[in-house]
Amino acid sequence: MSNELVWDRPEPPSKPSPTPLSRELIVNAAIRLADEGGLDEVSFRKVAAALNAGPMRLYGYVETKDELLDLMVDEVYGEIALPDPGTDWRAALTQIAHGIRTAAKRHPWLVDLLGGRPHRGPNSLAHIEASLATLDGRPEFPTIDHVLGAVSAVMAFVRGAVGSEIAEAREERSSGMTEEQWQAASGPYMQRMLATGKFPTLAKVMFEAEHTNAEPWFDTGLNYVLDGIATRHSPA
Amino acid sequence: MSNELVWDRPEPPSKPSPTPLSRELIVNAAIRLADEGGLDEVSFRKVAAALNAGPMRLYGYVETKDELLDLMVDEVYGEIALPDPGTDWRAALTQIAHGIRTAAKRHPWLVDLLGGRPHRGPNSLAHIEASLATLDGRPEFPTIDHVLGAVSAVMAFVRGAVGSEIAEAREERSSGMTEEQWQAASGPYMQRMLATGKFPTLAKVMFEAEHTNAEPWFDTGLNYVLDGIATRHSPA
DNA sequence: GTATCGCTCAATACACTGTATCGCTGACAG
DNA sequence: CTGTCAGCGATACAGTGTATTGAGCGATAC
Repeated sequence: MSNELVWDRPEPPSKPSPTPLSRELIVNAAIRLADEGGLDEVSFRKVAAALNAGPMRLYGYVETKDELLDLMVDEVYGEIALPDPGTDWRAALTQIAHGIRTAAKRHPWLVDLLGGRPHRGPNSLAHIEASLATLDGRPEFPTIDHVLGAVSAVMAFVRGAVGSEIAEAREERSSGMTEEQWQAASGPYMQRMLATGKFPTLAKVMFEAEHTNAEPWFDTGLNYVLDGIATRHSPA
Repeated sequence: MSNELVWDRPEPPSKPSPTPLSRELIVNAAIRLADEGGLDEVSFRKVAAALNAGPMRLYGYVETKDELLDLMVDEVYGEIALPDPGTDWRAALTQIAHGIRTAAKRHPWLVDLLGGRPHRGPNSLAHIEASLATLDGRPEFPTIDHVLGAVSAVMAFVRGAVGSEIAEAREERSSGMTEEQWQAASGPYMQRMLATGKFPTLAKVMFEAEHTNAEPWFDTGLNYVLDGIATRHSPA
C-alpha cells in the first residue's frame, strides 16, 4: 500500500505490446465510456475491454479506481481554457465559471466527482492558480485572505449551480421528457403536492415562472456573487 | 416496474412480527450506518442486518436502493429548522444556509447525495417553499423569477460551499491529520508542486493565509451572495 | 548455450453489491 | 378443515473492485 498520490508516481515505461497502454489511453477510454453511459459504465473490466486488455493490466498504471476517477477529473480540467493573464478579474472569473459549466455539460459525470474529493492534479492546480492570480495584487484585495475568500465563493457557487443544473438535465433526459412535458406530467405526485396548498410559492414558480434556458439563471447567480464581491471590495 | 415515486406509495401496513419494520426504522438504521461509516456502509444486507431482518424484506418498504437514499436525504431535510415566517429575508436565508451546513456536518454523506438527483420529498419541498416564501411578496422582488433567481443562487452557493468543506474535512479525517499537519506534510507532492514556482499565488495561500475555521469562509461567501442580491434589488 | 532471475500480464478467486425468482409458511376465508 | 394468498427467506445471477497466483518470456550470468 503506497501512500503516494497518483501524481507522484511516474508512469511505467511503455513496453512493446500488441495493444500499448498508457495512462492517457486509459483515462481517455474511461472518459469516453462515462460520456456515453454515465459513471456506471466506468469499471475496470469495461475500460480494459475497450482497450483490448485484461482488467488487471490497468493496475500497472493506476493503483485504484479512485485514482482513475481523479485522473479523469484532472483531464477535464485540462480541457478548460484559462483566461489570459491581465484580464479584468470579473471577466476572468466569469470565463472560468463558464468554462467549468460547459465542461460539465460535455461530461455530465463530472458533477458526481466534483463533490467527492479535493482535486490536486496538475491541471486542477493550474486552474486554482489562475483563479487566484487574477485577483492577487489588485488593490481591491489587499490580503491573500480576501483573494481566497472571493475565489472560494465563486467556485462554491459554480459547483453548486452546475450540480443542480446537470442533475435536472439528467432527470429530464432519463425520463425522456421536455421541460414542459415534465411540468405537465411530473408524475401525479407533484400535482397532488401542489394541490394541497401547502406550497403556494412553489406552485407559483412552477406555473408562472418563465422557465427559459438554464443559462440565464447561471449568469444571474454568478453576477450576484461577483456584485457582492465588488461592492465589499470597492472604496466605500 | 412501477413508475411511481416513493412519496406516492403508501407504506405497507405493519404486520405483527418478531422484529417490526417500517420505512422510518429502515431509514434511521441506514442513516446511522452512514453516519458511522460513510455511504459505503449502507447496503441492503447491512441495513437489514442492523434490523435483524433478511435483506429481501426491505423490498416490501422500498423499491430500490436509490429510493432508500432519497428517503435518507429527505429525513435529513426534516431535521433542519425552518425560519419563522415573517423573518427578514436576509436572516431567513442565512438561517437556512447554516441549517444545511450543520446538517451536512452531522451527516457528511449528505453532500454525496445532494448533487445526485433533484429532491422532491415532502421535507425537501417544505424547505424550498420556505426559502421561496421568505422572498415572495417583498417589493424588492417584483416577479417570481426574481425570487427564484435569488433563492437558486443562495442554494447553489450553499451546496458548493458545503461540498468543498465536507470533502476537505473528510480527507483530513481519513488521513488522520490536523490541518497544520496536513499543510506541513501534505505528501511530498504538494511541496514539490509548489516548489516548481508555477503556482505562486497558491503557494501564498498555503503559507500566508490565516487558515482559521472554515465557518468564517462560509459566512464570507454567503454574505457576498446576499450582498449581491441586495444591491441588485435595492432602489438605485 | 544454458540456466536463472525478474517482470509482466492474464486467469482465477474472493468478498461484496443490488435485485429477480422461487418456494415455504403461516394467517385468514369459506 | 381446506384453499388461497401475502409476505418472507433462501437462493441465484450478474456485476463490482481488487489480491493472489501462475505462466510465459526477455534479459542477464556463467
